[in-house]
Amino acid sequence: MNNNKLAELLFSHITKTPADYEAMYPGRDLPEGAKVTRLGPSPTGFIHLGNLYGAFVDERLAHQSNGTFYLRIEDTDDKRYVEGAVETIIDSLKFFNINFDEGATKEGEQGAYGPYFQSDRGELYQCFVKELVKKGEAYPCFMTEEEIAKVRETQEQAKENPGIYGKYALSRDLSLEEIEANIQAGKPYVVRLKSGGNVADPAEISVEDGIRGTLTMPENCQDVVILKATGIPTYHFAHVCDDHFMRTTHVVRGEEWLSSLPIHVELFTRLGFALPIYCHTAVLMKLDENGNKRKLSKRKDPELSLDFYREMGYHPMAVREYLLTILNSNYEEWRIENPDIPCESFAFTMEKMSNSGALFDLNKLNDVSKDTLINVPAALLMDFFKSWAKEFRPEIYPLLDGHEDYVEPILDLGRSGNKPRKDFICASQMFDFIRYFFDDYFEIEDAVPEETGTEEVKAILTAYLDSYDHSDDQSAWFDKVREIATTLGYAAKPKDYKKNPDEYKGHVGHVSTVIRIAIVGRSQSPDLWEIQQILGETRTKARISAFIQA
RNA sequence: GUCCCCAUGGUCAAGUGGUCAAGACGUAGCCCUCUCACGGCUGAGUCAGGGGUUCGACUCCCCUUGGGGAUACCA
Repeated sequence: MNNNKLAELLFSHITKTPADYEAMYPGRDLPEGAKVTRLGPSPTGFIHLGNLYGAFVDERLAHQSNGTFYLRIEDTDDKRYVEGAVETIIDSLKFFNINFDEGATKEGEQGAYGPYFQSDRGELYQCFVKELVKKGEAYPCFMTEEEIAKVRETQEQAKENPGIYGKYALSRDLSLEEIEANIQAGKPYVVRLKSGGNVADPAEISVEDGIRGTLTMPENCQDVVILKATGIPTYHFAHVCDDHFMRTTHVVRGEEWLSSLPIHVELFTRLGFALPIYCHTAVLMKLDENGNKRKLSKRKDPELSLDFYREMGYHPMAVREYLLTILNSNYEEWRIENPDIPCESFAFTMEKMSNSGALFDLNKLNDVSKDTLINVPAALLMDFFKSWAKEFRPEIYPLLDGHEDYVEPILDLGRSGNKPRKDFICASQMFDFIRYFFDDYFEIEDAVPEETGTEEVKAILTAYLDSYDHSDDQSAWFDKVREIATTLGYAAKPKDYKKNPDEYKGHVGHVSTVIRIAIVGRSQSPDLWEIQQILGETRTKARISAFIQA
């Protein structure tokens, strides 16, 4: 059969040659060792933690080596396109400080290796499909859905591998005349790779993975679809063409791609392209209802969408820190030794990446978050808190905006010194933690301790109010509390009370708890004296009076 | 079913033939202390099972088991 004739029959409109594209996209002019990575999301919906996890690897690899990190939109599946998804992807990643050097942007495309939307690259793909057809390594396939289903059924019964290959590839050896007739008849067709794999006895191939080391697997034997009936390539084919011509050096992707690696290897080989370095990352997992690990899915796990973290008010730096701790096992120790320097200074390596899927651990994130926020200066924390409130809690925003002088010290309360408080995890929790500072949100939440009883409360608070002097320093203030305690028959020190519980009604801690409840509404809080200083004399006294009257 | 990947405490993990099997989160107790946090100390808790190889296996090989993924004109 005349392959050139077939190629012209199928792709008469393609006039460019492979050499044209090689010239159009020359190798990148980058320093030695620079890595070129890419993120290739499909614009199907919302990006989740797993995507961010992978994006970090790409970003670090590229930027650590003075390379290039670009965004390519893989929109070859027209059925799944969601409006506005590209903007969402860019914004979400930007929020977490993942920035691209080239590719799709909100303002259009940037860079010399575009177009960066696969849907705009049809001509390039078809040129290379045509090339394969010319070499007799690809062919049009007219099999109908019914025929394919029937083949699968036969294969299942015979316990053979499913798929279109060898004798099951019904269109593999059609003559030019038959093909012409089919096309004349308007029959739809896809283009399949004519796999060179040995069906009966597949050879073993091995690939060096950047993360996993040597991978060995059987060669591909499947006549996979490379061009759909619509003329759009499948992911497999687009990946190979794009990563070659965009001069990607490292392909970072989830381990779910491992099993299609042989297909990609065959395609690279047949096209005469050099293989990039594949880096197959472990996938983030979560525990399902049955206690099994499960891959994070954006449909089933909305709480793990990036928006969840934004809504909860996790600081982007905290999420970064957490991801880095699970991405590189030596990061945590590095961080303990270097608490104050940016995470970009850490030497990220593929070797330190785990091969097994990590379970997402909210506990750990919270802990990392506390340590991260302690290093965020109050003014910046204020900004972060405000912008979170503006977007997610507009009703509290007016309490913050314009009241920075009041709120900032609240956020900074107890954070100085060598044993700083680590109260804050995320913005929503922050607000809950400090809301008693705002009269509209102040309420009595806890009961007074048994030791004082309700009758004693009045006596304590009246004495407290009488002796209250807003200008007292912290120790003078607490001396007075002790005095009230002893006068009323409470031990000045908890230890005294523990030694002789019968001699006292309780201890100074019980007395100060009463005061604390009156002022903050809760039995637990940071240092009361500092809280009073922030609240101011008027508000402090008013709350005590109100509690006495209640 | 077939193919591929993975396997150290509840979680994340160090470990590459000889270790009392690091560390972090969580958890229990204690200390500090007016509460809570912070910090400090102490404890409980792990090499999935079975065969080999070896003087010696968490470490190397095989099998089993378990988990994950792929098996699309989705990516």
